[in-house]
Amino acid sequence: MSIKTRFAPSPTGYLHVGGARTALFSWLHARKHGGRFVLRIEDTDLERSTEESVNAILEGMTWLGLEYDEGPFFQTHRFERYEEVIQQLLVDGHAYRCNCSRERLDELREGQMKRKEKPRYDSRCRMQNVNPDEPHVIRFRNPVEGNVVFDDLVRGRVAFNNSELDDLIIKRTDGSPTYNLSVVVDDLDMGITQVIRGDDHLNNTPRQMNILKALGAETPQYAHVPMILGDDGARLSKRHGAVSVMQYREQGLLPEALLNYLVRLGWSHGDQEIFSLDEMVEHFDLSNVNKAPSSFNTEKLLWINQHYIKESDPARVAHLLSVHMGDLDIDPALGPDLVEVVKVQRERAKTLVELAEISAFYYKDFDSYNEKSMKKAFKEGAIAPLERTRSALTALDEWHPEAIKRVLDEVVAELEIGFGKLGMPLRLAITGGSPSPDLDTTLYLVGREATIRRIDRALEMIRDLTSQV
RNA sequence: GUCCCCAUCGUCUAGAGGCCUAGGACAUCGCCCUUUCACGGCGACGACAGGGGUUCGACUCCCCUUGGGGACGCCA
Repeated sequence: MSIKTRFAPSPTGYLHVGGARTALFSWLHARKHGGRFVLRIEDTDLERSTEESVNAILEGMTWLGLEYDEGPFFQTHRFERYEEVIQQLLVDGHAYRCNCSRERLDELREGQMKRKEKPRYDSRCRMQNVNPDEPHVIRFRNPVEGNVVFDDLVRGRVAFNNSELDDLIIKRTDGSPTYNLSVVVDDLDMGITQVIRGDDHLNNTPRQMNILKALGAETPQYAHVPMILGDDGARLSKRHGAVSVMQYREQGLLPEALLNYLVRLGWSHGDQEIFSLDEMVEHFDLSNVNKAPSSFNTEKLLWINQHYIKESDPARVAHLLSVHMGDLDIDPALGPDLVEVVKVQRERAKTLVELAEISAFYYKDFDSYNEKSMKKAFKEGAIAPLERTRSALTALDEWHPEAIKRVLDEVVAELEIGFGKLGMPLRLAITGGSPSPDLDTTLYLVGREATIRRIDRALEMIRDLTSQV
């Protein structure tokens, strides 16, 4: 039988990192085994599902490059089919109508909690004949005895006692099917072979298997992956900063970096840290997925991101970077080739946002100098070297890094000073204090006109500062 | 509360009974490189939750305790 996996988010919010990792694992499992990957939107909760969330999820999947072979399917489009199955269960005696009021259920739960029992439905309507014309829900008749055992692909053997399970609602008063019913029907109809999902669904599994059994169907294999916790070890929530996948794009993360970080969270292949997509597909195996939850660590994510900024094709990085340059009101077309700038700046930034910030000076004059550097570099002694450099650069025939380097070396030699005496003030004059590469490369990319202009501006500033004292 | 699950450095993890004086990565701290900032190189710090078994031998197997997470909805 060929492999088929699915990712089945409910559209009640954006795509978060936990969901993204579950999707990644499912996607990898399908790809590794030459199977198919399905995207299914679980929108049976009409109250909370929004189209906005659907779009956010699709957008996130696209950005990450987790393309699906089938779907997106929407459960709201399949209500007829669910109804068919519910009727079938009813006819076969695997389900029954229940007219217990919400008030009665609340009271029941309260009493049980008080008596320190596990809250559950007491099966009051199980043997009753509820009139189909009055308001009612439909419950699944869960087996009373025996147990449900299955071999979870990451957990190993898991067993539940049927006596712990109650008769769950499969159809609401308003006629809509509930999660546990629709999931079972969909996974069955779509031929899902491995259900890979979050740990929080482990408890639902025996119920779903019982429904499947009542339908006379085979059960798929299950793989429950542990949750991802926040930086502080508590459950990941909106409070823990950027948990939305799209927020990471805004912050200048590369999708391959997030994917790489996520795949190593709860899974490993020896000591390897960096995985290309192909390597992930080659090595990924559910049996190597950890059982314990893991904490999300932004520092490491940023390290991986820096790695990919450094190693990826500069043209691609430049392309992605241009958006962030635009956010700074910079049009990269109006200055040095952005690809060249990326090549010389990329090991200095952890995100594209940072890369844009430290590269802004190539395209526009900065507002102010770095305070600390200014105190150190803008002293009386800097005036002569800067003036000398200014005139030498003005007279330079060709604007090349090699020629610029020669000029700087000559000035230093003539004045018999260390390189720092010229280097520090000159760098500050040109960059304002931004991280930058060799001075000759920096000046070359900034261009002669801006270089001269900025030296003049610096000289003015230094004279200002020194006369005050 | 009841049921289920989990447990190696601060964090992600390697470890399938002797290969472990517990390895790697991020972070942190040194040193080197250095025209700033980085990159890079070298090094330091740092963990088997506790207690019982099993075994010639336990990080590895079993039990208990503790701690953490999840489920207990006419949410998914």
